[in-house]
Amino acid sequence: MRAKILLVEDDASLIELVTYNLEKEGFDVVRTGDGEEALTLAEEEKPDLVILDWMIANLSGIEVCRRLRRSPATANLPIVMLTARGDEADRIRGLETGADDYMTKPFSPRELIARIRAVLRRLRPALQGGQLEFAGIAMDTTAHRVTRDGRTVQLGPTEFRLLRHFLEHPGRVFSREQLLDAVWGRDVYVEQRTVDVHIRRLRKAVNAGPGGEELPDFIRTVRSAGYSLDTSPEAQAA
Amino acid sequence: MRAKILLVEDDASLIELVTYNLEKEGFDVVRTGDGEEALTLAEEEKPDLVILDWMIANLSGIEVCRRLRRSPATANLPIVMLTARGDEADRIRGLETGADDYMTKPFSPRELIARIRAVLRRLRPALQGGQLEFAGIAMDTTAHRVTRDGRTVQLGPTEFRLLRHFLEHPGRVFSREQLLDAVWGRDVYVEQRTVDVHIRRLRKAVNAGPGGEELPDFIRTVRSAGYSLDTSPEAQAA
DNA sequence: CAATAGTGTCAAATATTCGTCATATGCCCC
DNA sequence: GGGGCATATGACGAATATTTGACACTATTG
Repeated sequence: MRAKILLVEDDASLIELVTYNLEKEGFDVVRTGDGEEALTLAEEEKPDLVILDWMIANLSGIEVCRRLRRSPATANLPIVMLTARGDEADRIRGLETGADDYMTKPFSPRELIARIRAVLRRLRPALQGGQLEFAGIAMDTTAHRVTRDGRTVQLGPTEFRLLRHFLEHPGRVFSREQLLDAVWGRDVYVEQRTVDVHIRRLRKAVNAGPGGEELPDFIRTVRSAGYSLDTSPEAQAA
Repeated sequence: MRAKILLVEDDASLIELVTYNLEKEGFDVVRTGDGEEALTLAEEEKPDLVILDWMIANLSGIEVCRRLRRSPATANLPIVMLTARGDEADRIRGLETGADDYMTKPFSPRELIARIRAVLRRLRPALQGGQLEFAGIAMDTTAHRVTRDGRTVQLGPTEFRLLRHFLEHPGRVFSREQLLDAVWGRDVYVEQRTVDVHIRRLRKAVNAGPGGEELPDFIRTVRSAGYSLDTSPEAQAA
């Protein structure tokens, strides 16, 4: 998932510099140089983070920051302030108004990126780790939650571990023995056929559509070898 | 609730300066100048944040940072790096290793405080004496008051801390062991099953409707894993 | 110091999940 | 088309995990 960044800045050369670097790093960038418009865009575009210059048209950066914090829709939006005003008093004021970080011009684009990543690492674990995804099947390992096409899927503990193992190694084929080692543990003794049963339970839970019908299967049975996470032939053909 | 800060620094005058300022601002301060000891203290003292100098004895700050991030017990601990090394490359390396912020000496104590507050505001909202809220359940941490849909809820001390911990980390699943560490304290010995009992008491208190009927549950039981603050599946369907 | 609220433990009652088996179904090759 | 083998499925008792009510004990409060 690409993170979307709202850049609020009115210096054309800075816009270009920052945008270039952000996009190179895989961020989507939305821009404005206007304070009022920044507030609108923050609501409508739902960015993952705002880079906010102090000196912009219509509303000062600090005022934009204050209003973003006050509105419930954006109260949690991470903000990095960016400005030529290097006074200690200004930096402190920016941070106390609710900015998550504060950089003084001139700054290094690479450091800006590093700071943005540090903030996002905190705020959006989803953009970092803990999140696994394959063909519409998403797993949040910290919340222990699995969804298919947005709908929550109910899984038992073993099915959960089984699915996690597949999601961590998409496409790879595992024998029953390998699955028992990886999912059940090296020292437990259970029948190899037990794996089949859990595969079935996993399929049943994840392939159940909203109206009770079947969604395309996502586990490929590899005859005489094992199973793998894979898009079904029909899905591939489509 | 006072926040506890672990200060890892070996310059005596800096220790004094920073400690003085932190304590003036109402933080508890634990100090060491040794990298190995820092790791131990981070586990045992359970600080809310670490200030980490790059140049310290036994282990470099960056290595301490890396190890803190790698250990599950401290992986989420906020870190502010602090150092004389002002190179852009060093700053970036610090941030990419997992530091949440990075300040270069000489620095202003007031700015350090402001940055610490900015990080804590994000990570531990309750330390700011603010308002925590999730799905109609609101907690005023300073007034020690909890409401559900506006009606006051009566909670015992333990249930209060338990709920606060959940509200600080919405959605995340905690094992009984993690909850005991975080809510009871690392050094107390109580049965893991005790957690269940307090979860029940918390549910009972918070899910009680005005007419004595049950409101939708807000704690999800994750079988074989623990509990998490979460909207119930039925509530999500609606 | 008595009254009351809060804690931790236990065990019984429930609820959910697990592993296995028997049987059905499918696939491959002759 | 029919073995011969491999996987899929439904059922079920056993095993695990969680919920709940009770109770003894410890702080806290007035």
